[in-house]
Amino acid sequence: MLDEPESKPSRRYRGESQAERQSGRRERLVAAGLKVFASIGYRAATVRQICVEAGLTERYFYESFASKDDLFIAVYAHCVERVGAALFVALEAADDTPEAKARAVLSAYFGEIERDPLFARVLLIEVLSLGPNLDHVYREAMDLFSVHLQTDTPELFPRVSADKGRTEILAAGLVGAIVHVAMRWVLSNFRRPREEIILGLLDLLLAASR
Amino acid sequence: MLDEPESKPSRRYRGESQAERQSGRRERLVAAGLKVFASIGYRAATVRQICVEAGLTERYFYESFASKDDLFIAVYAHCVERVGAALFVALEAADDTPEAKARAVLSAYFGEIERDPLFARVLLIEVLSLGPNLDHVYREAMDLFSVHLQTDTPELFPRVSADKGRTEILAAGLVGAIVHVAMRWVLSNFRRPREEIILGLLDLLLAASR
DNA sequence: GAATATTGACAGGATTTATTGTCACATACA
DNA sequence: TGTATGTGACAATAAATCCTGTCAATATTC
Repeated sequence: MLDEPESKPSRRYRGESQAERQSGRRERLVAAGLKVFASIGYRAATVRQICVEAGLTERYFYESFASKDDLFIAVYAHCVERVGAALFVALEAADDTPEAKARAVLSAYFGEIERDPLFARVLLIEVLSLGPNLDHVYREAMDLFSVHLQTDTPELFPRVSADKGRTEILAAGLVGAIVHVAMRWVLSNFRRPREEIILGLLDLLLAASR
Repeated sequence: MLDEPESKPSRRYRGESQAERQSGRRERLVAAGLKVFASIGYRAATVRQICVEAGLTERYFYESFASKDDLFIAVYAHCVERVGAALFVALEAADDTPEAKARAVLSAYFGEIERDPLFARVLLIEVLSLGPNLDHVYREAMDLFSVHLQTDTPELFPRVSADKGRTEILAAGLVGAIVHVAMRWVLSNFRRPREEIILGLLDLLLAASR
C-alpha cells in the first residue's frame, strides 16, 4: 500500500505500446458504440453487445469507460467534433456574404448527416434519450453551435447587435430550426433531396438576417 | 373459453360505477406519472414509485397500462392536448394580423409552460428520453404543431404558398425554433422573463412571414 | 346480517443487466 | 526455451425492476 513501484511492466504487444493498445481499444469501443446505439437505440443497447461489436470483452470496456452513459458521452463528443470540423472547413472556404455563409453552414451540416446515417442518428436522435442527469451534454452542444453561429457568421445577425439578449434568442431559434428539420429528415429516411431541405432553411436564415 | 358470460358483476362502490372508478384510477396514475417523470426523469422513475404517488398498487397500474412506456405516452398525450387547447383558445381570440396571431401563439405556448414547470418538463424534455421505438410519439406531436401552424395561421406563410414543400420546411423550422428555445428556457429555470423570449421569437416568426 | 365484489398491502419469481473474477492461451522478452 | 505479461472467453455475483399472485380488510347489495 505504501510504495507502489509505479508498476511499469509496460511492454510492446503486437507492435504497439501499452498506451497505443489502450487507446486503440477505446477507439474501437467508441466506433462500436456509435454503431450499436444508432442501430438499436441507446436504451436497448447493452454493454455486452457493444463489446461483441468491438471484438473486445467487458473487462476492456471498464478499462476505458465507467458506464454506458460514459461511453455515450464519448461517442456523442466524437460526433459533435466531426460535424464541427466540417462546419469549420466549409466556413473557411465560403465567401463573406450572408448567403454564402448560410449556404456553407447548411451544406456542410446536412452533407455530413447524409454521408453517415448512423452518425446522424446519434447526433440528432439518440442523444435525446439520455435523461435528465445528462441533458446538459445535449444542451452544451447546442449552445456551442449557437455561439459559433453568432461569432463565425456575424453576417447573419446584422441588425439588433446592440441587444445581445435578442440576438442570443434569435441564434438559439435558428439552431433549433436547423436541428429540428435535420431530425425530421433523418427520421423520414432522407425522403426529400438534400438540396430542397437546404433551400427551405436558407429562406429562414436569410429572412432572419434581414 | 367459449362463452364468457360477459361477467358483469359491476356494482357501485363509494358512489362510483365500475367505469368511473377505473377511469379515476387511470387519471390518478397519469397525474402521478406527470409528477414523477418530471421530478426524477423517465429513466429513473419506477412503476412502484408512480403507484405510491398515485396511492394505488401495481395491480391497478397494469389494469390501465401495459408498461411504463404506455403510461408515458398517455401522460405526454395529456400534455399535448393541454397545450393544444390553450393555443386554440388564444388563436380564436386574436386579431387577424400576422403579428397578432404570432403573438397569440407564443404567449399561449410560453404561458402554459411557465404556469406548470412539471408539465413543461414532460412536454419538452422527458419526451426525448423515449428512445427509438417511441420517437414517433414526439415526431407526431411536432407534426401536429407544424400543421396547425400552417392551417390556423396562414397569415404567417403568405409567400411561397405555391411551393408546398418549401412551406412545410419553413413551418417545421419555425416549430423547431419555438420548441428549442422553450426547452432552453425550461432547462435554465426560466431565467429570462417570458416577455423577452416571446419578443425574440416574434422577430423570427415575423421575419419569416415577410 | 350474510354473501360477494372490490380494494390494498405485500411477497416473490422471473428477467435483465452491470460488474467483477477466474483461467487458459497467446505473445514478447531474457 | 522458459517465464512473465497481455488477452479473450466465460462464469458468477449482485442488484434492480417488472409483473403476477395471495390474502385479509372493506364496502355494497340482498
